[in-house]
Amino acid sequence: MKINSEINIDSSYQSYLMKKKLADFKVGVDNVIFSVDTKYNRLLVLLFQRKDEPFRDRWSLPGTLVRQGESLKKAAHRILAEKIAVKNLYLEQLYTFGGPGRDPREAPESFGVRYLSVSYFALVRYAEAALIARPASNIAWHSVQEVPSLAFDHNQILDYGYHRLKNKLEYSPIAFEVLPKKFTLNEVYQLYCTVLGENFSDYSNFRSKLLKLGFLSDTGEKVCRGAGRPASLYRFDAEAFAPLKDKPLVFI
Amino acid sequence: MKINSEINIDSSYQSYLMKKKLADFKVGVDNVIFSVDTKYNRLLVLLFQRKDEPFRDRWSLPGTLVRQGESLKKAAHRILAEKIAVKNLYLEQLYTFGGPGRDPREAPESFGVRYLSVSYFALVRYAEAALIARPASNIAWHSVQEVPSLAFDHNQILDYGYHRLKNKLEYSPIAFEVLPKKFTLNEVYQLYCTVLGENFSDYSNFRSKLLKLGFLSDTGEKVCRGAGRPASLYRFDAEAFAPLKDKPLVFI
DNA sequence: ACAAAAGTGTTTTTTATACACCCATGC
DNA sequence: GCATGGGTGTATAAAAAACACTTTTGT
Repeated sequence: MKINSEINIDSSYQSYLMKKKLADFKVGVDNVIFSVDTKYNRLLVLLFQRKDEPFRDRWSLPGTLVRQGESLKKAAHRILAEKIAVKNLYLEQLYTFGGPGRDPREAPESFGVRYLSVSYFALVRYAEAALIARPASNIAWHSVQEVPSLAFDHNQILDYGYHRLKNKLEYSPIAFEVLPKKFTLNEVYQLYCTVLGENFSDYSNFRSKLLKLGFLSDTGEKVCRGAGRPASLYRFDAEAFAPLKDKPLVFI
Repeated sequence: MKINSEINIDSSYQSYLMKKKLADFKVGVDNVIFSVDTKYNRLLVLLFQRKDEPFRDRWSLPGTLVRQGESLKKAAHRILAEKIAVKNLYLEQLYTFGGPGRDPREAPESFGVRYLSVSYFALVRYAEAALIARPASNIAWHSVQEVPSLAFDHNQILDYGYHRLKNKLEYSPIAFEVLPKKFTLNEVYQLYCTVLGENFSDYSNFRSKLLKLGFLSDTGEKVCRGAGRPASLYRFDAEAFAPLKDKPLVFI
């Protein structure tokens, strides 16, 4: 962690006093939680409706302030667990927004406590994500295509998270952390289509490319989805993927 | 910014009191400042030798604590400007390290002020980067291949920055922010070789790929580097690049 | 003339794209 | 039987990789 370099650079106490005062911070964590509704092919983001000023009644990203002894990641997990119950998820740090004046309660002239936001990006399995409805609370999935105007700079954070989601999907196997243990190739394809748009690739080409990578293994089991030929169930083979890690893979 | 969601979720003051206390933070900015010595084909990182405990005499990334009214980016620029004088640079946020216990002065049991580090990643033009030698200060370029054991978790931050540098070089035109206004294609190639390693691409293929992208224009000027045919000087054409922005470009 | 560095072109291999077509099931 | 979704193969185009060759300078 960065230490008091003021002192490091110039250890005279006098010149230290001449320097400007350090800012005091509270650190918040805001989560951009995505999910894919494979039934209706919608990309969803979890939003929370504020109860208090500022931005009363506005929707915002679910967030919390970091507690004593709590790591950033732990805080991200805590707020996530407060809103939804989910077993499988992918979570990574997104970006840190920390300029003065992000929070309207912090007047431009006042140099009191500043609120810094470390944003996290998560992808959860829709089918198993049960919303935790609390009394007097309001939490809901919103289609990413039609999000309202959010509190603070949360629209900006959401955009950045959406951008990251698309990138991650193309370059790393996060889809398989959110799909069921056993899945059909068409389910993978639907997920990619929903996030990246219809025209990202032809299904049969997507298929062969994905299989050629060699980390999906056919379980032999078949599953019928209404009419049509039964589909094979595949599973993600972590061992076969291991050597590919850190390599510039492209999945589409 | 994330607001006191404790209050949002459950506005009863009583249950608020039952929640754990919030952590108080000082926020530091640590810079991973890279430079390429094209003469000796070395990738360099700027390090600062600590004067005080903890980690006295150890090398560390140059950093500072954020002051009142100062944005994170501004703090990153300030510490950079304190160590080197440079006109052209590329700077972007890297990652935020904020777990408890990063700083040895913060005992695991003590829940006092916590030090959070927002790291920034910079690439500067070596030839024009003049180190600012201060009395009783120690600042120097180190080859990335042979960095010593750094203070705090700075080796980890450096690794992450190096990783980002390699990615950025492949996917965005940051090299041209650090090359002189007019440059030869071989200079670009040398820079890429130094950062990515010798075997990333054949020179003539690199050449044609880069030129085919269409945002380098031949100034017509020639320059002689000792023996051999004179090389053309090219310049980066920002207008020609503009439409390519936000597209998945590959430069190698 | 010849070495050295710049720059061009050609051949081979691999990968991407766009389809056409066969397979297995429900109705 | 035929519509529906699953799965395979092929023909073409484009891009990557390897490398041979020409051009222009200094010595």
